[in-house]
Amino acid sequence: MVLQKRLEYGFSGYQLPPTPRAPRTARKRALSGKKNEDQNRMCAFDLLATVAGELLHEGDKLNQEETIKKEENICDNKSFFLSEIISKAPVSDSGPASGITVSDFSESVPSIPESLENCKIEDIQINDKEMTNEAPTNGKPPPVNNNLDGNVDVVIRDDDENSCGCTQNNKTFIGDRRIRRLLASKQWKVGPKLNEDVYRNKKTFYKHQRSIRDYPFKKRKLYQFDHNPSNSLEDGSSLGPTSQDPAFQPQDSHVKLKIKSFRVPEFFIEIPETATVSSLKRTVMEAVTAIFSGELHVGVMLQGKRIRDDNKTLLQTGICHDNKLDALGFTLEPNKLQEDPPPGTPTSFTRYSNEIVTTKNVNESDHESNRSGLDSRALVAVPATSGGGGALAVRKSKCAEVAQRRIRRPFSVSEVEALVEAVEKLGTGRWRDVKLRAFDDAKHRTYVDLKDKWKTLVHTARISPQQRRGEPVPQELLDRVLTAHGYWSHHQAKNQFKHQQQTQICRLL
DNA sequence: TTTAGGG
DNA sequence: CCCTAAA
Repeated sequence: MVLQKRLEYGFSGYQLPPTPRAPRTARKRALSGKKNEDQNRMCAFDLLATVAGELLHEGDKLNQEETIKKEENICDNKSFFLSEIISKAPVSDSGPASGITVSDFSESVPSIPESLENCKIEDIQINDKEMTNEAPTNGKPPPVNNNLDGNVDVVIRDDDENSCGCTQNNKTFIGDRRIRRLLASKQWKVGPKLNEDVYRNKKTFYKHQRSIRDYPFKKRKLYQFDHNPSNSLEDGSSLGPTSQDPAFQPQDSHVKLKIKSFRVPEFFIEIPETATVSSLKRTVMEAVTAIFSGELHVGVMLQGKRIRDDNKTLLQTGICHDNKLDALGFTLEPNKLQEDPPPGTPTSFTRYSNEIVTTKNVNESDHESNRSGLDSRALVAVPATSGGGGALAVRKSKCAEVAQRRIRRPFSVSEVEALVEAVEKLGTGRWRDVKLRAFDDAKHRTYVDLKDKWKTLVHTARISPQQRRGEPVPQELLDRVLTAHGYWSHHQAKNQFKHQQQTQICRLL
């Protein structure tokens, strides 16, 4: 609702903070939400180092050195993210964010088909192809953090905003290798009920999207359109045009796309330790499949803009142009546009952007020497220029450069109104106060964000309505923006001085 | 940490 | 949104 409001500018409209402000260092860290972010940006290397450390502690004397060596290699050029699985405390401790929960089937432990029974532990690997040769040689299984009821809660997640895997909330993130060890250490049995529950809980699962986070499936294959599509689901080659594509000609240049980092929402699985590994695999697969085949669809972004016309050829969209390959990205989005979430509600869906790698595949004859000296197939990781953030541009050679750009979260009209109202009252130089006053509960809105938004609002208000983009802001609000901006830019210095004075006085008293 | 501005 | 000099 937009309230028609008459402003009375002047000092009477200026509002002092409710209480004298303590020295900055002592102020409440209301904006500390972000302070852990950097820590969260632990790179794969760190993760793997942690894994290695854990393995050491767990007394796996057998392949200790080899293990470490392997883990390190992973982080080398051939590096990619391994599955992260958390062995964590009972569900009751896991808070409200329990997504898929498969449980309570210890009572029904049907016989397992032999073919499944014989599944090897390493089959659980999702994408760690380079390690599949490893046999599960676990003489002594590592300790597992079990539920009291004998269930093992397996959580796959990539926690929080920009992290790529780390230790957080007392949950241990462990690598794929550990997974196998962990799994091998327990005999898990599970029956058909498991899958039923997965589907039964599908609704519940999506209801918990708020808690869903990204889970990186790093793929390292180079996908070509003319690949055998038989394994398309696995290797992503289905992304390419097929022979049915009218634009497809034998002579066509092909574009090679590689999904470097595929993300699926975080999900939770609870499974008894008596379940089999194959059951676990099925469960994970069910969940992942549901994610991809259900509520999500793929969006294609090019240079930050969404490609809406599905019928255009890659050539027409410009995807094939060398200079634009840097800016191609995919997003996973909900099929149906969700209603505007209330301010502060994370729109987790839009976060599922993929970091992809593209290369131009010129015709064999074409000179591949453009990249002077470099293999033209050299992979370049690019940010997923999705409607919302992707990974920062990263050269794949460096493990550390995995920091992600925050997701883009357009301000809703109601947020804009709250911002305008706060600025009207507080002025344009007290963004921390604006934050506290109007966005205290919106963790993802920092005072810098608010300042930035105000900046764009002023700009928006000044340009013609035709040039504006995004969700239209009511003209009434824009008028207020200009009015307030004009007023405060004129009075800022004076009032700021006044404010400082009063603060000083309060401090002295 | 917060502000202020450029990128 | 990011980055960062300055305060």
